[in-house]
Amino acid sequence: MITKKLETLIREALKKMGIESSEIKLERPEDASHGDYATNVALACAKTQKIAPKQFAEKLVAELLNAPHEGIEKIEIAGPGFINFFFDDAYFSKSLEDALGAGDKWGTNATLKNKKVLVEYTDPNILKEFHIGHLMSNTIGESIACIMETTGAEVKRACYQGDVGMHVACAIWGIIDLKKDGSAEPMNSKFLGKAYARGATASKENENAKKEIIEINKKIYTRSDEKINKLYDLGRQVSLDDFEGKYKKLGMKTRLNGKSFDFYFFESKTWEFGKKIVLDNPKIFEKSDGAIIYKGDESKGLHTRVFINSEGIPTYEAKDLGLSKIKYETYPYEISIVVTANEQKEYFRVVLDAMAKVSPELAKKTEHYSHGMLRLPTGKMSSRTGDVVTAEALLRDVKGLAIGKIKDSNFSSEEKNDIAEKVALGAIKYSILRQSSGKDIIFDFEKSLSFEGDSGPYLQYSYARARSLLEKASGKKIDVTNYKEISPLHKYIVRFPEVVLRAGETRQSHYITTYLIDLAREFNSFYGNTLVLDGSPDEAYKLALVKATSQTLKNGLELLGIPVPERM
RNA sequence: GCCCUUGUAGUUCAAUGGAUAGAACUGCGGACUUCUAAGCCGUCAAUGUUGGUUCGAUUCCAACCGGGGGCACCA
Repeated sequence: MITKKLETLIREALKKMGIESSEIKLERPEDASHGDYATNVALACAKTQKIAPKQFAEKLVAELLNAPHEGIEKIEIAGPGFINFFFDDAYFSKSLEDALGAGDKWGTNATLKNKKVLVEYTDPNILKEFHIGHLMSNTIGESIACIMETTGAEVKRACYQGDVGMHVACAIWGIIDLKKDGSAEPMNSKFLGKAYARGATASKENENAKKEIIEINKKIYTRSDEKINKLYDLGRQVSLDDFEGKYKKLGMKTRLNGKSFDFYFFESKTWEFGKKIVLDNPKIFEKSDGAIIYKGDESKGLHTRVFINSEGIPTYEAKDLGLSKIKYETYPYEISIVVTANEQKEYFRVVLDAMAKVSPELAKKTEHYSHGMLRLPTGKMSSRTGDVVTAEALLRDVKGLAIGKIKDSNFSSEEKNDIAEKVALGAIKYSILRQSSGKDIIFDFEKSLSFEGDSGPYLQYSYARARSLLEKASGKKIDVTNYKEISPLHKYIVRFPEVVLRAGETRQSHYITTYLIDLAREFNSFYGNTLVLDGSPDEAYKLALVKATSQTLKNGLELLGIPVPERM
């Protein structure tokens, strides 16, 4: 990639001047008159060299021009001492050719070639609603997984599900209680959500119920009660099947195992491993008030957490230790990424700290990626009170809006439905992925979802527009060199690989969304101000731009997990 | 109380310590009866407060003010 080349070029030049520079910073100037790339090394080095930045820059530029510098047309010094690089036309033609030649591979790199990467995300708990929080985790995790694939890594997707624990016991209690009332319904996800809410509320408000739920919890772990086993097994299966349907709806691809994730891990499997790890390490985990805890180092801002409760049941903490072990045995990864909402951030720091003592090699490979939460204007959602927006309801409502936007009567109702589904997913996923991680999204249905401007549908529309144009031009010649001058759109297209690279290194999807929206704007501006099919000499060049734009938009949208309709 | 996180136009978001803080929505104003108007062009409008570090701070540090999250047997 050109950045690496430039970096070495500068590093070598500095070396000749007797300077070892650890970091060469290159940036894309916003203003085109500042070149295609700029560096501030002159400003950074000037002080230690005790020389004015501009003078230093002049010396450096002379040195740079001495070395072979293919692809660079000119180098300028500007402002307080920036060095601006301008690429030559040959470079741009070549890059555009690369884009067209690479097709679906356009934008990829080899930074993690053949490395094994595991990404865990979504993590819904059985017997509870699949709400917009899970949708957020799924959207972000899926995008990170796709982005990691561009690095050449072998990526596997994992979903970790809480199929034992107090929440499950609450739901089972709720089912039994609803049956007593005579208000039992067929076992489906909606009924299970209701049952959970019933049990969770009872455990908070009613001491007796709480005791019963604790008993049920134990019985689930030990599988000692036939009646409860039956309810549990049925509920669990209904829940899991229901989730699988949701993943499909969210646009996840089918993996080799015929499902949406490569691996499914369950708390009912991790707890034994976790418990063993804790009990085997009495020096790390200590007894306190009948429970076994891990004392976090307060000077590092860590707090103390219970790993095995006084009933002898491992908590989520211990299970997570067990999970890391099972994961590694299943798939010996170089990098393990866990995606959760940031309410688990502090929790994870403690678990990772404990893991660093138990199995340091795994802790080193584990990254916790925490994202903000999807919040309602009214505040936090609660499945206990039933104050949740399910992913399904949201998708349905947004799809309804999207259908209303389709004007073209050329589409059959089947096509309309398909387009609306894709646009709805585009709108929702984009609104989640457009911002840098960590911040909450206040989810106001009216305001958060846009079909115009800075939105997913804008990207999809731009793509469909480009495709339509290419269809009209089918059979016509495409040529990357026959231009009057290099267009800004051209310069923008060829940046794609470095954006993908950065997104991969930082595991941040929003670099992709930001880039794509700028690209689409550049394209629409071009489209609005230029007639492409005009029979002029540079028509072939303009078509090359349209084709490269459509390829870039497509590849980019796929990294976001956003469907790419051919027409809309 | 302690820890983490966050504060940018009226609103929702950008900005690897750099050059004139960039978009979208909203408002206001345009063009086009030519390849998809979910589009294009123009315009109004912002870095919570006070200090510090730096040639240069939205970005780093400190304090304060406001939002969110976490802090022992939930996940």
